[in-house]
Amino acid sequence: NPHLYTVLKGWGFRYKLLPDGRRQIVNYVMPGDLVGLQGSLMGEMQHSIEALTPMLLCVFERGELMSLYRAHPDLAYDVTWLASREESMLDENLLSVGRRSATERLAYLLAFLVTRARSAGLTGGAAEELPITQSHVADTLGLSLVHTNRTARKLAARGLLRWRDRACAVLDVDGLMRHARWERPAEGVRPFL
Amino acid sequence: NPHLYTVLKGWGFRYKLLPDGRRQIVNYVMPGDLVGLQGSLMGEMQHSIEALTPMLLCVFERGELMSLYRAHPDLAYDVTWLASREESMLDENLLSVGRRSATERLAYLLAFLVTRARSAGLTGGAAEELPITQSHVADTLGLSLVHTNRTARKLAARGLLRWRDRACAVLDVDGLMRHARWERPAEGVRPFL
DNA sequence: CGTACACTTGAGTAGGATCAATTGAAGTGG
DNA sequence: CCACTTCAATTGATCCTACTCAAGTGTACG
Repeated sequence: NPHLYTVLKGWGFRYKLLPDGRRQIVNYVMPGDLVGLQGSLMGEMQHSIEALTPMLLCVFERGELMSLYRAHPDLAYDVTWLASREESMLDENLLSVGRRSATERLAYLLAFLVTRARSAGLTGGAAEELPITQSHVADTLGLSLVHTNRTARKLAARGLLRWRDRACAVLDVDGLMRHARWERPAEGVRPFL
Repeated sequence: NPHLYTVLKGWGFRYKLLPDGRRQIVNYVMPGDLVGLQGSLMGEMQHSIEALTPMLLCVFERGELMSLYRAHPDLAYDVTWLASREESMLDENLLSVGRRSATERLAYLLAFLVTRARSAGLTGGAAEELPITQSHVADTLGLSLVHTNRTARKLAARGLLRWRDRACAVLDVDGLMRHARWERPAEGVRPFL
């Protein structure tokens, strides 16, 4: 439905499907993210969303967006900031899927998710415990489930991660970043709506 | 440099590099597009831009953006609209690179570019003549140059395209869309800044 | 003319896909 | 409480898509 939401609690993901069922997860959503902007602006969303954990959302009425832009230009600016951040995450994911090897891709994805979780305010063990299954990872990286598993096992053998209880425990973020050849950009002041 | 531009004429592309030189083209820019929004909002751009043909740009001063948001909420809305459209194009490209076969990817990319060129106001043969080389295509699709060439030859043999003069002539857009299993979403009213 | 770049083609290889089967944990219903 | 199903993770074996290496052609340009 064409509403705009702010995520207050929980994890989810955005994905697209091909007619024959192939699925591509394009990004994850977590607290502080804006969901449904495309639908609000352009009439219909070109992707679907699914929850990974129970989520708590704050609803904006679809029509309110224009009046918010008139009444609160600084909030409008923040909305655009968040859209722009989403764009740069997608750029990074595209680089990963297009040009990194399977191992690098997995390492990048996990480091990326932990970094985002921390910046979303999750602290301690909560940020390093990702509520995703290997099929989510496969459909994010553009790999088969089997190969994703083998790749994960390799990184697990090196002590970088551990899979248990349909969640992934990230043990060494810096190690993963090195594997992925990822230089995390410094995130400036980040608006929370 | 951290300015904001509107493209008036010409084609270009946005790309990212890995430390060892691997390149991923994340999207193309053409007339009517906004360039440099990330830099204006978040301080630094996480990608580079290169021109494919001579380009004519209209410059916005970087600091003006906030005052534009205060003075012209409807323009601010249009800026967000364009950012949101960029996001949905990136989603689509990610689906393509992650889940389509080489042939499907190439077919999708060409159909996508022609569709965009038309919606940017290029008419007649100009829209079907794409000013890109096969290495651009390779770095967009996440394929090697050699395999891109072989894939292109296959589609050329079926009469869907023709390569000449470091440009690609698209002969049958509908055929390409069918090959790619791409259902082009209807684009609503589109703002030009 | 010589160099550079875009495109092309052949041959051999490898990274990842597919097919198939097993284990274990978590419901679910009788 | 136990058969039955389902779903996540795992592993082996085989196949194929796409990569790498290598060489050759044509065109543009200094």
